[in-house]
Amino acid sequence: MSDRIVTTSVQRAELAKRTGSNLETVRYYEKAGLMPEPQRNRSGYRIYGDYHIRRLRFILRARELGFTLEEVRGLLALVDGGHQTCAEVQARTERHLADVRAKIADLKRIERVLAKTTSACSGLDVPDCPILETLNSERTIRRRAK
Amino acid sequence: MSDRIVTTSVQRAELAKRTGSNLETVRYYEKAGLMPEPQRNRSGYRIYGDYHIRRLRFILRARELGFTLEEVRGLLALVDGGHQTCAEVQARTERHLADVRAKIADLKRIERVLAKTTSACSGLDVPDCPILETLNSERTIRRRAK
DNA sequence: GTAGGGTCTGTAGTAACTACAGACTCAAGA
DNA sequence: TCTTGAGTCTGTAGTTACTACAGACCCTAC
Repeated sequence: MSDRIVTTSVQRAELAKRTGSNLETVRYYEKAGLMPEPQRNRSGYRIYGDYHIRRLRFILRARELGFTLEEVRGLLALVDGGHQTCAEVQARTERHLADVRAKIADLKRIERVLAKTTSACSGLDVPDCPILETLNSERTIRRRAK
Repeated sequence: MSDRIVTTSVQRAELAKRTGSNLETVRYYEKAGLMPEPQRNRSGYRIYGDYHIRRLRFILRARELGFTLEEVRGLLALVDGGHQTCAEVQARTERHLADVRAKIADLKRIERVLAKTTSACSGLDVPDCPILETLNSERTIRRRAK
């Protein structure tokens, strides 16, 4: 009785629902090559099993962590190769972490300028405004080069 | 002699160069309705004066501060109306500042997860990897709802 | 006159989705 | 059985904010 195997068979919308994603995104990832094409039923409907559920979860988690699709593709290639190493995954993740930190630094810069100018703002019904002065001035902020 | 008025007349690429922007972006902003269409010379070349230089600078500064084009459009409408108030500008800027802070919070969340998992990573040539475990797990991170 | 570089307009591509439309499928209800 | 409404399919297009390319025209130095 315990050797009964319960396999999952869900359609696209159900897959999206189970993974907290969007059904169109599922198709998009398939088109992008991140999700392998699943089996189909007689009507041509996609039928997903456990493998696809796991795979999609991986992709979604990585996206949530801010990895680009290309970066996700790289991680998947490591995993798919079957001989990923902790070292390689770590290298990629640290690169990504550095990007995240750079973005934070950028946003903090912006936050500082905004906070400073709004606090200098009288908030009155007057036409003079430090914020507009900032926007009208020569370059005052620095952003990380793209 | 001091009543000599020097007016600026530059073409698109020069305008972009003077403002540190991209000549295609200039056209894009015109198409988007943020930059009024300038005068043209006999050949049909756009000729920009001081007004346009100032206007483009405003837009670029606002973009650097992370305002969306729609938000910039709103700020410009205030300025163009000629009776902007410090109160209204401040309200919009504070809304935007709140967005920036939310983004920072999001990224910090991501940073925390990434830093934690990479530090747990042995960095060795082994197949076990906490980062992949994180990506393979059920939802572990929370993001601000879009 | 020629050549090379600049400007024009229009269109398309990028990244990462998201939505829509017409055609087909499915299942419940009359 | 037929109808209806919802679901799935494929293909295409739209969003945001750019960026690039192509063919046609303009400009200037040689």
